[in-house]
Amino acid sequence: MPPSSSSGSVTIGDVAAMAQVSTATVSRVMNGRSTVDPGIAARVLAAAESLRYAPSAVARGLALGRTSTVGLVVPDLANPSFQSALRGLSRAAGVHGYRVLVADSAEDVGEEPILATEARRRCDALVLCAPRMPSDALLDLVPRLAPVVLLNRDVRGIDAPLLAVDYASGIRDLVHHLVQFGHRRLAYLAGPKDSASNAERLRGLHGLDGDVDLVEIPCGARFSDGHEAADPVLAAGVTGVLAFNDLVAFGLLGALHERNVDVPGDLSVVGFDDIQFARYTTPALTTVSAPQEELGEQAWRRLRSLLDGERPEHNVFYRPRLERRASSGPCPA
Amino acid sequence: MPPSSSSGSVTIGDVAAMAQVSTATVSRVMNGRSTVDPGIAARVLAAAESLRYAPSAVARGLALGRTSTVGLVVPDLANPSFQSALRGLSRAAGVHGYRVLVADSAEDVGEEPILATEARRRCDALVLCAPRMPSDALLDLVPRLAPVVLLNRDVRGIDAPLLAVDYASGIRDLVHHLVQFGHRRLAYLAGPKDSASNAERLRGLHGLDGDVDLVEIPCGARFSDGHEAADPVLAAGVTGVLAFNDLVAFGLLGALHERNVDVPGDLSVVGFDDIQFARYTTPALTTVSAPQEELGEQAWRRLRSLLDGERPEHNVFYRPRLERRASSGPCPA
DNA sequence: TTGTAAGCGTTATCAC
DNA sequence: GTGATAACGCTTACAA
Repeated sequence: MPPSSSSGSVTIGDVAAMAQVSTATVSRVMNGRSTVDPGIAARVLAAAESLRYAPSAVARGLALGRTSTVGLVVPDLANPSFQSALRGLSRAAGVHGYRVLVADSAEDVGEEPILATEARRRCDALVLCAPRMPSDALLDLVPRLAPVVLLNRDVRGIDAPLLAVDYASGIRDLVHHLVQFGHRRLAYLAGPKDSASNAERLRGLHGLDGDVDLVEIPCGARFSDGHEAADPVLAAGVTGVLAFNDLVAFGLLGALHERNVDVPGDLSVVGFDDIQFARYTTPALTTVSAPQEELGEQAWRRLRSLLDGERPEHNVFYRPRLERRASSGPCPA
Repeated sequence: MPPSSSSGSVTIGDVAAMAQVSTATVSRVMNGRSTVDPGIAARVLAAAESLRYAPSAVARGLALGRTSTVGLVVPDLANPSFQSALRGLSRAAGVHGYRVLVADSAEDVGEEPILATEARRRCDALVLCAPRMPSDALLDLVPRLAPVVLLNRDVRGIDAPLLAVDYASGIRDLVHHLVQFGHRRLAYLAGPKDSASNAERLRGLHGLDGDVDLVEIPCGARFSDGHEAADPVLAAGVTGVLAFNDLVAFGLLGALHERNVDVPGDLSVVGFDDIQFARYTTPALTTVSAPQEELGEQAWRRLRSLLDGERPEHNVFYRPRLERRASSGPCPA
């Protein structure tokens, strides 16, 4: 049965006409609002069913001033960390009838403010993950985005809930782990130069015990970066390597394997993040775990408070937890 | 400068008032529509800027009958295949100003029709990935979801564009690969019993050459399933194992390593999908590659055609490509 | 309990 | 070139 109205899809008016009631009543029935005569309600439901009526979310959104959608802005959907955060956010929000709109900036930092603003317009709130955006750009942008929560980006003066991994602490734990194994000459495969999470790791690396010798090797955040870093690493004459993240560590492990370097016999390698795959490689990767999915969930909680006009919970810094696996071991004699 | 209207955010009316023009003119300026007097346009822009005006996407959506949003329904955001599809879709759609709304059914097949319907309402179109939904449910659901494109689900009688990986062909290539290495006794670690992609693989496995002996071992689609399958695999007395997917293969490899089983010396293991990590494990995983990101991109092209009232391009079946790596080798004597 | 009608913020069709 | 004004589809006082 085609809709009576001329428009492409059936509207509340079509249902009202068929059930011989006003649109207000249909609206009430569809939303289980107030008290509606059971007989009429049944008639409306029947009409809606036979017409295959589905309320327009857009019209509802306009009338209610609420879209039940939150946005997530990330620099790269291929990164397992952001995937985890997305999943946590999506599942938590879904419980409350909210959906997530994703915006992938494809690492284009310059476009991020526009992207975020545009994404924000379509949603009720935003989760912003922008590790590369300059602090002053964030300072300018974030207030316009409210309600918004930040992921892994601690900028003094920004008034938005923050959920973050304590990168500095994590990297220190990894250093400590290697030192306990007797390592003294270490290399750090640095992440993107302009990334805040790299800066945090570097901060954790500063002022180490005097007996640790650390060399920083420019690298990146991806498999291929780690893979290409093998020669510089070997040239550096170190016995332990801290990779920017697990991806980089995997890339390095692959290249070392090709060169017949024994891990951890000749060289210990540790990662960062504890992505799903870290425990299943050979050797399994020693790393620190960062609960990105939990960050996504907690981001939803903050968002929800903000949307409800409540005071959001405290900001949280997750202390990464050392996951001792097979890729690290005693310093070779 | 606070908005003059009583509402929480600044509207087109506020801008019009400030620039002393009608809302129609503001709208025209904001959309670069028709010809507007340069002087007036400048005034409007200035007012918009100083008021920090951002058009309401919801109101635009209602007026235009278009949200510039497409939905993606997947059973599990933790699965790398769906992540890739999401990324491909998101990036392709983003080029045209469309965003992606994700709906993760958390493997709850029963909820999928509701979820998909609800997601569809908020969008202009949908990409549906539902490997576990029964065919008749799909036949009933898909027509109500139009415009919609299906991923990896070939159901006779459904009139929607389809992009799919030819699982049957892929698994046969893997068998052939192992046979060439001299293997005759093989095991297949089956995926979820009710999944269409598992059924397709089984279809590819039927009617193999008579000299191949294949045993099917119930398993699953995740790491842990593969990990737990190690003992049944060893008990089966086979020399080659085809895992449902790469995740399962990794789980198995890990468990075999714990048991000191040499791969591929004692046992060859192959996966399916060629996820990002497959080449970086030790041993690197022999598998077949399925271009999930490409599926996402192509899904967008089909969606776009549908939205433009054009005839979408042909359905495509991607033939998986064998990726020979180190986890498979000659049959032990 | 039900209906009328006024928004919600934009766009688009007209006149001017 | 610009401005009223009627949609767009729904919700919600306010009346009845």
